[in-house]
Amino acid sequence: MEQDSRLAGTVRPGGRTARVRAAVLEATQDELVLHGFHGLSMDAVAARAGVGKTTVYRRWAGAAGLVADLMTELADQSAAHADTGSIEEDLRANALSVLAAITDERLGATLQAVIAAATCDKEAAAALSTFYERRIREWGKSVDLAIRRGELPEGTDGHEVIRAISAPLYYRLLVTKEPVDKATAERSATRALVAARNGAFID
Amino acid sequence: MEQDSRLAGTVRPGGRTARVRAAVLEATQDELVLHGFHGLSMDAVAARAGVGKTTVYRRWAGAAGLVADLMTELADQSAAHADTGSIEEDLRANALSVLAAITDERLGATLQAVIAAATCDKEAAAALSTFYERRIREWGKSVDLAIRRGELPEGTDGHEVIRAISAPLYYRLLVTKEPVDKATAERSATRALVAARNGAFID
DNA sequence: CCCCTAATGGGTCTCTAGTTCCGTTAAGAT
DNA sequence: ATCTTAACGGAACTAGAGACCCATTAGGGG
Repeated sequence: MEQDSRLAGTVRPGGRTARVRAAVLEATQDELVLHGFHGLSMDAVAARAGVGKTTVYRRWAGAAGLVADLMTELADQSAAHADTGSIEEDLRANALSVLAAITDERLGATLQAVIAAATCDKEAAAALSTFYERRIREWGKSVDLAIRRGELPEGTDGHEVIRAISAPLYYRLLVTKEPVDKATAERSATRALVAARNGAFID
Repeated sequence: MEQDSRLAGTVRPGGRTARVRAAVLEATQDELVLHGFHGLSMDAVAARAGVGKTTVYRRWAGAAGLVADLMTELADQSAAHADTGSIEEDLRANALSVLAAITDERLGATLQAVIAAATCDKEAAAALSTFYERRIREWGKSVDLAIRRGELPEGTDGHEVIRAISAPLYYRLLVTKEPVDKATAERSATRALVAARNGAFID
């Protein structure tokens, strides 16, 4: 059942194959917005994509494989870290980019689907893990620059600061189901900053 | 399809009914540990519980209803907040109790299942939300006591402090899939405390 | 202790997700 | 332009989840 759910590795990656892949991933997102991961059926995805369901089953391992591939695709589009010259502004920008991601209808539904898939599927878990590892490493640079500018104490763990900003937003989204708005995001950034300035993120 | 998934409201809550309910919820947890929410089938639960599957379908709306009921059940067992006289110790105790919950095989699997179910099911989402609302309110008292003792500044939002402690642990568990250990939990408590002492949780 | 009926359980039926088979289409090499 | 074969798609098939019917069991009131 080990299919290469990436385009890379296909023997004939010409126009049709690429078109089918794009249509299927697009349709997957539409279905996720409508029915969530639990209600995602390969059949519906194939129909919406205007593609034979045999094709979908051949190229992807299952519903979890679909969302895992989608996540891998999105990982390549993730943005570079902010560099405004002020750590306060950079962290604020980070919090707002997380907010934008989880409140966007398509992206938010996709993220929740991957997270749901990751609770039971190894492939989805790996895709998710890779995505955030990359994101945390990227935005950690903002913290490193701030340390060099003297805005934050030497030894501050940048990756942990970035995690600390996202964590409360995902916690609300996934666990307590409280609404996540701009004020929540900004508070999260501020709190992480205060803790960091006071040396709470030194190893 | 509106079934009363609680014992309350049943006309004849005698020995057998209670036994069936207990056996089914017990079996549900076993199945969750083995196969996760995605692989939870009413059929398997009924078989493991030694109960007719008709009975399970009659009393619970579906797989999501089962885990929602399980969560409601667990909500009644949640522990009271710590009161050691030191906010540092109380918050540490809170972080460790979260750690214990998510690392326990049965409880952890159940929590992840409810969280997965909540991404697509309203009932599960409500059960989850209620559980954490109660927990946050309960442990928020530790913070209120600390304010009265002068350990934390006046106006500190206790509920937010408690959320700030749990958030990084759930973030790792659900999103980044990094391991969650004792050191992680203690750091989380410390960081929230540092931020709180410096007024980051004043409204 | 006996009766009434709420509650359970076995058996069956249906419907849909997922699988397989094989003919058809179109990349892309020569 | 033409040929080879990777990739696609329609259709039939299988399995398992969930719904339903009706006979059986056991609370709990009288």
